[in-house]
Amino acid sequence: MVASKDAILDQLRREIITLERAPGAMLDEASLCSEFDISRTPMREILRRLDGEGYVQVRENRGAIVSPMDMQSMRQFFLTAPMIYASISRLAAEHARPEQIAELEMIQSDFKKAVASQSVESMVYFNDRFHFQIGEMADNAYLQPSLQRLLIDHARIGQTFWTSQKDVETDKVHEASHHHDQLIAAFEAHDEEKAVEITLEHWQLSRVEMDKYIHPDPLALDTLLTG
Amino acid sequence: MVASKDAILDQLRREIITLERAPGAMLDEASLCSEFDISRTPMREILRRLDGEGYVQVRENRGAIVSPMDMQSMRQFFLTAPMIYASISRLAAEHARPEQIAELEMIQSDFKKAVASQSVESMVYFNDRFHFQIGEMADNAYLQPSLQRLLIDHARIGQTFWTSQKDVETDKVHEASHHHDQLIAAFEAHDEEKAVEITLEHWQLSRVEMDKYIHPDPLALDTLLTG
DNA sequence: AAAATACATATTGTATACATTGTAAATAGC
DNA sequence: GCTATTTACAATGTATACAATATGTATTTT
Repeated sequence: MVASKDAILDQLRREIITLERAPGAMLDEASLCSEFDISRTPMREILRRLDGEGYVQVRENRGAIVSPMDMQSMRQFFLTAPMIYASISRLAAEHARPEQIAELEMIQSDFKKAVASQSVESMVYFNDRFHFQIGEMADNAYLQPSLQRLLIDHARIGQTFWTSQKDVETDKVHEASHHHDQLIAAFEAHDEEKAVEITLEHWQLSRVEMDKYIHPDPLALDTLLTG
Repeated sequence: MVASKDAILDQLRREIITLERAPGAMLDEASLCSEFDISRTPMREILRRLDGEGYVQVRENRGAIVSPMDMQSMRQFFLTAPMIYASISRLAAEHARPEQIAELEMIQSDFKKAVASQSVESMVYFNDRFHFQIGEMADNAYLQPSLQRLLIDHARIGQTFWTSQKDVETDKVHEASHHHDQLIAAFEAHDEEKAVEITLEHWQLSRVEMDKYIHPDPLALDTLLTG
């Protein structure tokens, strides 16, 4: 039964970053228990663990909710992400071990499959996995927790943006995918400067798209007023 | 009984950062339960929470241990701390609210009392509380988790260093205390640059002391070989 | 004598019954 | 008719009994 606990953890993480469980949504213990067919004790431990990782918030005597996303935290997010991402990439380039790079290449291959099949959910999921693996490679226990929290909201914002598009903008996605390939090359070469450079380019790309969604173009006032 | 749970959490956090519970020490559920007089269920939740915060490591089927401190993580610590501390201080200067500064002043007053009474444990504890409060003021959910992990080991290294001294070096301690006062002033003035500057000075002071302990002067080889 | 296996014991993981707390609905008072 | 208080119910928190797992020791086998 220990495997099922890890499986449930992964499942809930995935449901949260893909917005299948909406920010702020209640996580009722009893419902979750019947849904995953385990008793309350291990489910409560799962919820506490997800709290520790930043996916949910457990409130004393008032149940758990999926971590909310407000405008205040969005500002913090855009401020903090580039610094942490760049630091993590530099450390990953320094410490990357061959088998870790191999794992990263596996994830990138899954990401490309998701792009090919136009599945937004899978794209977001494997992009998240890709950057999480870079965090593993950086091997820095002090930065890891912040990276993890950033990645949760990065995935959720990305999900929001891409789902709102009529068709997946293949240009942008392929550019992002190319960045991934370049990152892998930089890690293999232990080229720290290059890794940081690509990471910041990659971030700029994400940022432009995410900004567009969060600060949409103002309505065309002239037509409204004269039409 | 909900108050006792928070109290036990605080107690364990304090015991860990003051090295009363040594890094790597086993945390046996049954012993902790009888010690704090609660049943296993809430104690297990406390241990999971401490795991989420980085104080302990809960290992599947093999109990919990106080988070270990090895040389590998020390290197990461010295690399990461200045960046996070500086970022946090800048944000704290930007966002500091009057009542938060008042709280910071309270903690600093306790710190000064600890210095006066030459109590290393209290000094380390209130220094930790001081920097944690700055983290609160920064109000950045993405940096907070990394700061928290850094502060745990900062406190433990500090404890090791100061306890190894015959007498508390009052010069250095008073310099650190003065930095605290300067930081409070910078926060009140919302002077971000000043806050970062003092923080980096403060870090240099810690670093020199901690380095001295971690990389002690090599033994006087000449006397050994000729004596 | 050394190594491997099997068993005993101690410790962690899970299920469930009971206690406590928060929330909302219903009733009483204004 | 509206607000405040009480009360009932639904959800979370706790205790304890039982199950599964790990570890150390003793015995057996080579």
